[in-house]
Amino acid sequence: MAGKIRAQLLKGTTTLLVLTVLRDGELYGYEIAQRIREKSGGAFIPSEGALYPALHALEADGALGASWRESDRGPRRRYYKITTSGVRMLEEHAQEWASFSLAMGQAVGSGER
Amino acid sequence: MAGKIRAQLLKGTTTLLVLTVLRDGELYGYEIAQRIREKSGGAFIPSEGALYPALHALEADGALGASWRESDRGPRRRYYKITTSGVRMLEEHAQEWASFSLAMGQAVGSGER
DNA sequence: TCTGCTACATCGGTATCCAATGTATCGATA
DNA sequence: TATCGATACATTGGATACCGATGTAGCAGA
Repeated sequence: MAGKIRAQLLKGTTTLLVLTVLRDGELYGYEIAQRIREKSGGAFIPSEGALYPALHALEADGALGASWRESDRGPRRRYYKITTSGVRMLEEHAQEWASFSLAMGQAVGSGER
Repeated sequence: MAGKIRAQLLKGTTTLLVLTVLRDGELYGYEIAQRIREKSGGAFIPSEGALYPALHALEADGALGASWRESDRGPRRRYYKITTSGVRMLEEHAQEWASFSLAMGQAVGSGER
């Protein structure tokens, strides 16, 4: 199954994707997943079992600030906001991804010309 | 540590890298690692703890054929050769990587165009 | 004899994915 | 008013696959 390959490729990218969509503004969990889906052209939709632990870890690391807010319809939401330290982490992850994908493209020969 | 990010990004890429270098000819384990290092411009050097299990799994899956041969200097070597099924697997992995990295570049906005 | 390089191999620890399951709120509808 | 579906957050167990450390072994040169 091709999905199994992707599941492995995805490792480590959730953090980068989350930080990326939060750079543009405050969002709550469910919305973060939808935003990632949009930005990736439908290619990525983080599962809840991946997203929420990632958000908790980022919050514990001080990369994100969070607060509960009521919703007019449906249950309350936890809004996340990127911190200064989170921006730094984002830059580091983005740089890491850039050099990584460059080297991969070079190695598998799909990036030539 | 930036290396921790990379360790996660690497997941799932070892198979693709191994199959890629073996497409160009028969190689033994140690040599496979060196070839990957060259092809990636020194960015990737699979650790032995990642490489050998990957080779065993690919052989068990029928993607690789293998045989022992003596060396003039040093210990014997296990040579690996890609099979027809392995070539198919390579194409699948390469395609998966291409669409994955494209979607990532799009999502993080690091301009792959 | 000791060191270093080659060469294959395995182990434990860690990180992080997915699928499944659970709790809860609210609007619509039967 | 009972049920259903969508939203929303959360945790759990199982699987995968990385790294570093460790082990075995052959051979060359100091």
